[in-house]
Amino acid sequence: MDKLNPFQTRVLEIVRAIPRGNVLTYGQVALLAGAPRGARQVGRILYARGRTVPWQRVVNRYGGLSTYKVGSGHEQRALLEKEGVTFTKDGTVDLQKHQWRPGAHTVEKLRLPENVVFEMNTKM
DNA sequence: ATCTTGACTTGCC
DNA sequence: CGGCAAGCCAAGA
Repeated sequence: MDKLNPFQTRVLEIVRAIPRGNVLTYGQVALLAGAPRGARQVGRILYARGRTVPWQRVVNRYGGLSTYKVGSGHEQRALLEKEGVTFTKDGTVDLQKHQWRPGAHTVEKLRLPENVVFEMNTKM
């Protein structure tokens, strides 16, 4: 088994906590994992170790699927639609509607930074 | 060690 | 949110 550093473990743990039908952006996962500029790293981690988590629930800042670049865009969209996520005509996810807002219980259980969660929940 | 890449973001048109 | 330049930072060559 290849060893995962704390950040990688944290990222996978957070992605695993995203409920069906919800999504998070790479930047938000990075923020929740404690790395404000780690969005890119999140993408790389999912590319390498994503098989073990619901990787389809992570999209880019605009609700778009960055995975088209590596050929799994179609698959990601199918998986998301299968769990109820709807796409707009421009092929993006409506973040307003599907972005995950972690509840208090999850915040405590995963020890998520409250300030970050607060921003996520107050962002209309 | 240096250079290039890229499942990203933000700032500026 | 379309297009582009500039940050960002770890992995691969």
